[in-house]
Amino acid sequence: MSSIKDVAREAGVSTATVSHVVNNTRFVSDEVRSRVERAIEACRYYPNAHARSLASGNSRILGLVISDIANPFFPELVKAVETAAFERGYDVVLSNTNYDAERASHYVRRFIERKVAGVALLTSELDKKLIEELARREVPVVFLDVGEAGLRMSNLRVDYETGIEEAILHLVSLGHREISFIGGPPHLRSARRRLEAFRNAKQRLFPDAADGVYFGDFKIEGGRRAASEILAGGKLPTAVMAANDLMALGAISEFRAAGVQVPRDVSVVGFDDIAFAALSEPALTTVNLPLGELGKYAVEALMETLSNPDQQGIEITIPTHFIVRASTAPARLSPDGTKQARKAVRVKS
Amino acid sequence: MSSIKDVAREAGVSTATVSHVVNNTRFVSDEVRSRVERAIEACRYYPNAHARSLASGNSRILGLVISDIANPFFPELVKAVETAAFERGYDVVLSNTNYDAERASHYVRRFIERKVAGVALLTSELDKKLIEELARREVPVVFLDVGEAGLRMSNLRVDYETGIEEAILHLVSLGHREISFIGGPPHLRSARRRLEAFRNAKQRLFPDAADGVYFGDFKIEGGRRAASEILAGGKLPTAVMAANDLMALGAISEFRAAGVQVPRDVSVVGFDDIAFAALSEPALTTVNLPLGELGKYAVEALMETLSNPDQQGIEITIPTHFIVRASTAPARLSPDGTKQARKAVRVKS
DNA sequence: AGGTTTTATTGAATCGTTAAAAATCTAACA
DNA sequence: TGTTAGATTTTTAACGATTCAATAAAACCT
Repeated sequence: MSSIKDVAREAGVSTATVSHVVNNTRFVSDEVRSRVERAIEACRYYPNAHARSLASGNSRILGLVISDIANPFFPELVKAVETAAFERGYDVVLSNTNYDAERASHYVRRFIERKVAGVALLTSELDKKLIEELARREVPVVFLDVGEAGLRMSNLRVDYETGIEEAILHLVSLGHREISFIGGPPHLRSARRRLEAFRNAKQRLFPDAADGVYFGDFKIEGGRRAASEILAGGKLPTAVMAANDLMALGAISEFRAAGVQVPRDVSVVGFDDIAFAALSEPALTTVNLPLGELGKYAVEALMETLSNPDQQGIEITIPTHFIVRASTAPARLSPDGTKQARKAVRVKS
Repeated sequence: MSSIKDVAREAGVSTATVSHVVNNTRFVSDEVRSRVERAIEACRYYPNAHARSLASGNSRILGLVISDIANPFFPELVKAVETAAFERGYDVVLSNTNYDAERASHYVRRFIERKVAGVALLTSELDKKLIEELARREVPVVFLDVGEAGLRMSNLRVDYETGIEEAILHLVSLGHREISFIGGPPHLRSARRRLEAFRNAKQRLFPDAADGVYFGDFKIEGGRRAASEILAGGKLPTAVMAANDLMALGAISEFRAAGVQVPRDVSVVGFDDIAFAALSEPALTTVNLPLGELGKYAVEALMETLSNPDQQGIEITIPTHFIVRASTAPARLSPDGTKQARKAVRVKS
């Protein structure tokens, strides 16, 4: 197809002038400008992005690394990042790591080769080496909930504490005293942060309550397994909080299958407030993490570093807030009270 | 950072040799090769993808256009596309149109500028002009369910008929005779194809049944609205099929809110088999559309055209199959029989 | 040994743009 | 009328690879 040279010839000007018309980077007289514009039309000229990036050293691509787009936590986040990037004229290259650090490395390497303008590492599994490499290549980076901001590295810090504390206070106000927690895989930082927030809040209220922590995989199945461990453990807690909605939903499904009704027999609270939380039966009481905001801020942080290279990245705190729906209810009376879990009814799934 | 020249100097060879080592594109003696490899390490050389694309005219980027990543139909599709692309060394640029044709055009234009190796247009809102432009620029394209394959244009044709027919036969075998349909927005081709498949199957079985078609927006809310129209219509059908799971779920939620129980009072069937279909309460009976396959084939079709440019694209048929879960049950007796819808109980949402 | 192949490597053009420096043109001023 | 400052446009050199034609060296024949 036709290049800038063809356009220049057609318009009877130099390629520099065409470039300036296309990019609005210098004044060009009206007469010449319109001649160039006509030539662009005539040649159906589309600038070649690679040549452009090569010459200017700036690609207008953002790399987005997430763990698993099929996990309902991510789509809204991706959407927000994509929207914010689009508005600023950036394209987003999506990297789905599948929780595989090696794949993440591979992608980051490709990002560097593509000279991406910035990388949003919105995932937990990432390697020190990777980050060093990004730093060495002077690529702006924004993390989710990982360490402090650094040179050209911003951080989105989720305020887990507030939402989780609100959730626990809500449960306490409903009379719950035995609250278990289903955590995520402990090797993921976000899982650790959530668990920590839970423990802190619980410790404050019940300094000597049992720990009651189980672990899942952040997926539905993990929630199911954790719930069946809880069921097997004998004495049922009156409430269960899960580190994410998926596990909460899995737990509810397992409880139901065992004839334990939610919220009558046990209250369940989730975290994230994914789209389906409002639609499940019962609608899930949970903590809202504003994924849209998160995505928007991720891009903003990157843009910030782009306009101030050689500077410290920024630190943004993302608020969370508690949302009451239908999966929590007043605690059932204690085991020796009158109300007990009814006889188990197997519900076919 | 260091370029191929630095590596060449360091290794005492020409840039051509370095290039051949990096790309394995010609034989290089072991001695020279290892010298080059050592130099690459020493310089921490990462090839510049833009220079590469410019020189070779091939970008190893795939453009993926979808309507809305937040619609649970898409994540799995995106994941499959991304995975297949990754395996072949391609990066995926994600374009979320938000059902906006103009935004789609904008993106396609960018794709052309980036000289993408191919575009997967897995969405319904697309403009004739766009497609002409892609054809003119000789970009391989794969469509979802749009027209025939053409020069460098492949088509993934979903076999809606089979799955929908199975669904209807299932309903009929349960004694259902009045089956309504909640269609998608009629301006979307996929919505029309689904509706058509439904009408054909129904016509065949009940040549003179009432049409009973309502329209939604492919989202939960549209399902709710359609359900309330159905409720307002007086005589309730014994079964409702929706053009996608989201609307089926919305309809169930609306029915429940009105005290109409699913599947006792009305059976509901969805389409797509999104991840949450299995998890909803009741678990949704639906038609499975293998999104993973679809994504995989999309990339395969593109690769096919890449290795045979100047040829007709390929046509792939994607099968669908019916899945029974818990949202369908034998038809309740006709309105003048003994069993009637119980008194309406408002359920708080 | 002389000529012909084969093998391994290099030199230089090229891809399509940007951007810094140079050139040209215009109008104003003394 | 010559000089000059300012405005506009052109020239030219990167940017960092790939790739083809050319060359040098080694191997193979009679």
